[in-house]
Amino acid sequence: MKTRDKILLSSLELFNERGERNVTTNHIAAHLAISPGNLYYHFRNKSDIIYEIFLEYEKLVDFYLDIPEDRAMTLDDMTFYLESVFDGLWSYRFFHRDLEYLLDSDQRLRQDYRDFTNRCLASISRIFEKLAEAGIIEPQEEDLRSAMSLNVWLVITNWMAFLKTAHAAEESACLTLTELKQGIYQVLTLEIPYLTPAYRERVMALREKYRPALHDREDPGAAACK
Amino acid sequence: MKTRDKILLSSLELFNERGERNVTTNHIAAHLAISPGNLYYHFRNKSDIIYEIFLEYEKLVDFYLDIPEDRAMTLDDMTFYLESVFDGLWSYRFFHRDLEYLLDSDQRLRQDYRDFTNRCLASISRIFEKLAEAGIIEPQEEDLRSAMSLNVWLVITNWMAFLKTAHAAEESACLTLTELKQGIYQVLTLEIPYLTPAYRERVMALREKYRPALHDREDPGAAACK
DNA sequence: GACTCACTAGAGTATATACTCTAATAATAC
DNA sequence: GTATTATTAGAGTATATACTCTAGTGAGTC
Repeated sequence: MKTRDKILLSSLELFNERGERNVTTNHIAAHLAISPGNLYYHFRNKSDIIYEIFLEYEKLVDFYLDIPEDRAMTLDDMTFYLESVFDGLWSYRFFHRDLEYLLDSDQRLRQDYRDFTNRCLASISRIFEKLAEAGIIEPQEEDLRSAMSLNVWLVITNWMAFLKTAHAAEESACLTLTELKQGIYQVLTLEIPYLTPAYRERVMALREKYRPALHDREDPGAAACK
Repeated sequence: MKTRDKILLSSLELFNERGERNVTTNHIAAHLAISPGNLYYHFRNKSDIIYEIFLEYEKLVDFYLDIPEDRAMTLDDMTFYLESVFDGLWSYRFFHRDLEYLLDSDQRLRQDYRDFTNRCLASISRIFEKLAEAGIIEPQEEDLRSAMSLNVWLVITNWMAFLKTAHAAEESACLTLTELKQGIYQVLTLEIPYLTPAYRERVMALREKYRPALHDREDPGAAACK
């Protein structure tokens, strides 16, 4: 593997693990057993590394959220979207953590992220539209649909931050992909009132699969670590 | 005013304005025209300053979210809770921005914030319960109510971060309290499906007051700065 | 074998950051 | 007044951080 790619991979790994703020270019170089000079041969600065990682993330999510327009949407599609988005969120979880600082220090990223958000919101809204077309949820006016999409976005993008703070008593390493996906339970909660009678039971059953284990709620401190 | 209090006040101001990460203890001292030594006479370290600010924030929100148990809840109460919580969020807005890092570097804060979150979630859930008792929303099972409360919490605590990133093309100084309160529109969106017929119109009218101006959605870049 | 060029090592630098130390001054207690 | 305590200034320090500079190495080309 090329050094440049190794730098990106290691950076992502370290960022996710320790948070971007706690990872210096020297750490990255040391982790790869290369010299800082070598790192700076491949990237002008730390921001450039982060920007490239963002581009990967963006590409991944854009790929996941590509809505096929030639056929109706199914419940499986919806599940796939939710699962995929949370997968992506997990793989690039450092990103939303330090988002504001990152955007403050990189113009390009700021603009690109803004466009990215708008694309995601449009996709979520389109998904709602197609779910209505498929008779899974009741159709809603555009106004409400876009406000709902925004709420979905807020829940999705901040679910992990919530988990981290709720689990704050333990090691951060305790966070697992499974727990992260309990966010799906929260997203489906938003949909409940809009479900059609025909699909209500099926979606509720789906939601049940992601329900957080009881002890997570009543005594988060006692949760066992993986 | 005592130096100690001035330090807390200036710190909060600078943190809110530039983000905790971009504000050093030397900046704070310089801003107050006192020496760094003076600052460190009053506080052992930066974390201590942040912790004290958190205690103020916590006190404020706890005060706001004190639910009177001796009478029924009104729509005005609900409005008050929403307005107050967003006021608090605005006054201590640096806090949620760098939350994860802050919790990572301060044990006390981690534990206290966790308890704080749980208290807030309980309060939100209690508000829903009392809104149902007052006939404003339909009563819900506890399960659903707590999932809804969590969604409300996610929307509230992350509304500002969203605004910041959505407005990312402009100066961050553009963010106003008014815009922040459009978060109330989003929270009320969550309630819509649960409103009783008796109150539906009134709540929808209330929600309308917080609706974001059209241009904010369609062309955020063109929004005029205060 | 000379040359190029992508790549790498590693020492080095300017600056910043959190924090300390000493000495002095103002406020208060007795 | 004197002693004590609270407060402040300001120079200083150890460390970290992002990044630079110079001097290469090794693989391929002609």
